[in-house]
Amino acid sequence: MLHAADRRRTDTRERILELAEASTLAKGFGGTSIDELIAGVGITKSGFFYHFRDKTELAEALMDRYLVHNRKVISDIFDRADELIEDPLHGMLAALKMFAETLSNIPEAHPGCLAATFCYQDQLFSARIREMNIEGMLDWRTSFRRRFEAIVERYPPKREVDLDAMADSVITLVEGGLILGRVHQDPSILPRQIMLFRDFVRLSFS
Amino acid sequence: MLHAADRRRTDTRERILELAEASTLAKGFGGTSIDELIAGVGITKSGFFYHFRDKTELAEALMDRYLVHNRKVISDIFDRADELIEDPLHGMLAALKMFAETLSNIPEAHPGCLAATFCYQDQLFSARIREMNIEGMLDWRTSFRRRFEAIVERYPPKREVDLDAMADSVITLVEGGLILGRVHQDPSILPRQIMLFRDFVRLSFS
DNA sequence: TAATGGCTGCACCTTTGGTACAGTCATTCC
DNA sequence: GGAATGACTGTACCAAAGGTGCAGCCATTA
Repeated sequence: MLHAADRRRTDTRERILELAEASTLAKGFGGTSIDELIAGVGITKSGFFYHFRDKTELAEALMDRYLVHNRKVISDIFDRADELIEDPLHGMLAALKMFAETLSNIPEAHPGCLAATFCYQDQLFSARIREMNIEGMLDWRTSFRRRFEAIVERYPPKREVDLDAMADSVITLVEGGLILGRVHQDPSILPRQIMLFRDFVRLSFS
Repeated sequence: MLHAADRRRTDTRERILELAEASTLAKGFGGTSIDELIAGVGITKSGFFYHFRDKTELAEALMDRYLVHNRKVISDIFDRADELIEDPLHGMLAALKMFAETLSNIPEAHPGCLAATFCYQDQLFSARIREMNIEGMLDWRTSFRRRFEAIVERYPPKREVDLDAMADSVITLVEGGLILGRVHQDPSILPRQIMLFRDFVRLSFS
């Protein structure tokens, strides 16, 4: 029988994922070999395939972690903004500023690029990976969309605004900003894009 | 002696590049095998390695084509805008609209994601590839930066604007928008992001 | 006619991502 | 205390992908 407190549980799987994530963010998933992972964790190949049926299952597990982390990042920021500010517009402005600050502090580690990495090789992976990728991006879209709707209600804009596009803007800037930041080796690019979008939000609803 | 009109010149190399580009955009560079390319072009492995020392040299050649295409896209649009409009702000607004239209028409084929593909695996490639990637992105930055400076001069904004970030916005949105468009299977996402940025530009300088 | 460009053909090598399966050792259940 | 189970190890073997090295061949060109 298997229950939560089973002492036989080891942290090997977790350690594989940890190392795989770091390596994937640094070198891409394709550049991360199983041999490298088992050497790093100190197990054998059989040990690896005991935990993951194949490399695709490892990718799925990484995406799973990413989705969890993703949701936490979004909700943490909006929860904090809601705690501090009642007004939807000013809450959004505060949230965007906090988000930009968060990105400044952990520029390399953001797993957003996991989505991009998998996106550009998705033919190689399972449909599961693609679905998870969509799911993660929909999390952003719906969270922002709902809040922009609240803003529009209280601050009707002069010109019509493409709310769907606006809701997608942040994740678009994150994905693009991570690429630019990486290419230019400049972690300030992404937070500055977010702050620029914040200016746009302020201008749009005032 | 080798000169331009050498009749022995074949188009094999060009055909390899053509096929490799299409395959890379569809499946990623890692997912594009040499065997697949030589089968498609109808040559042998030796034939491939006659043209390219290794797969990295193929990647470099693809990036080369991308840079050329990249510059043409930028200059075509701004040239046309300059032709029609003298005012820097309205020229920019027109250019952005034309760009969004262009993206709507050729959503799949835009090679921007070549940069992203290579970016997320750049440790595997030569320093050349990374330099070419930087070069391509600087093309965007400098082109836009110059034009935003002209706009600021004629239309001094009320609040201070981060011109560097603004100059990077379009390529950031392109890279991010290609990812979202790919994940959601929705080619309208990118052009709409560009149109949203256009709104921001209009609002910022009026 | 000789040289050269643009290949072909063949042999062989390494790395990576597996598959298959038997054995081991510590813990836990009864 | 013995059986079952979880978490592995070890060994052997396989195919695909990315090469390397080299000899040869054929059409064009100097």
